[in-house]
Amino acid sequence: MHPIGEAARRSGVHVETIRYYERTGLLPGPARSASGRRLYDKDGISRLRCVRRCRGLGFPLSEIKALLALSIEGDGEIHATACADVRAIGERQRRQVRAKIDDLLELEAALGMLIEECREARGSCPALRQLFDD
Amino acid sequence: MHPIGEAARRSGVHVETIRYYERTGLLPGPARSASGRRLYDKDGISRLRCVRRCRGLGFPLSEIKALLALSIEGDGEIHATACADVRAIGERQRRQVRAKIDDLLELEAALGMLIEECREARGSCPALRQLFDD
DNA sequence: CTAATTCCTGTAGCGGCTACAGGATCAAGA
DNA sequence: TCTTGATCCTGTAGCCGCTACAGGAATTAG
Repeated sequence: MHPIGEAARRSGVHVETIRYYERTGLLPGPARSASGRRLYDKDGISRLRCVRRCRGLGFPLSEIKALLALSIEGDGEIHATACADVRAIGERQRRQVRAKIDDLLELEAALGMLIEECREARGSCPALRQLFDD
Repeated sequence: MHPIGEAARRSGVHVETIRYYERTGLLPGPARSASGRRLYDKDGISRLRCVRRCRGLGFPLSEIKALLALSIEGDGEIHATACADVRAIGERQRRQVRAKIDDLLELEAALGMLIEECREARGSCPALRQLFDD
């Protein structure tokens, strides 16, 4: 059983973030010591690492909550129950990432044009003019 | 001189957002009617449109503030003063957009792998296992 | 003159943290 | 044993860029 600081070190999730996850109901409150300090077991730390990986993949906390709900823990192991559901969440996430990429690509192109015009400019700044003109 | 609702309609910036911009100091407070209602002139509405375009290009409000500061208004016209500065801000923004795109592309690939493994799976969900395994 | 609309200020919420303040408790060294 | 410093606790407020109220005042249309 590890205190929160060590759980943070082992999982890579900041102490304040762990407490935040607990506060918002993403994670169950762990066991407590006699004096009220949080104590994490192996599974608790695994769950933290899982959340961290999911965050790294861009999942919002609400989706991660759903993912965690699809898992069942027993004798120190964590199993998936409904693989199709997991995949569906992953695919939704991927679609959203793709949409954001497309948005940003357009944006990059628009910025590029703005800058390019600006580079070739003589006289007053065309970029600003373009931003301002009606 | 137009009230805020019409300024919103003409600029495409929501009423509450206009007030928010003013509150945070992004925009100067406009003239007021005798009863205290905001009144926007042509330049005020141009500025709103400019902010909207910049937001559309992903500029954070802080950068937009800098961009607005680079402009000088006189007799209903708005001119750039330092084109190089404008371009620098634009280029910084483009770099950040590019960095985000690269991040998201990696992310998309990682998600794709996760989903692909999941699709070929037999037995317990490999995606969830991968997310959980130490 | 009334009723609907618009406007005002002020405050709180979203997501996902981060950063305190102010106190309790614990572990290691002298 | 005492002390020091690290760690922990709760609670609150801040970040960004809005959005959504509440509760009231003013304007406008019929």
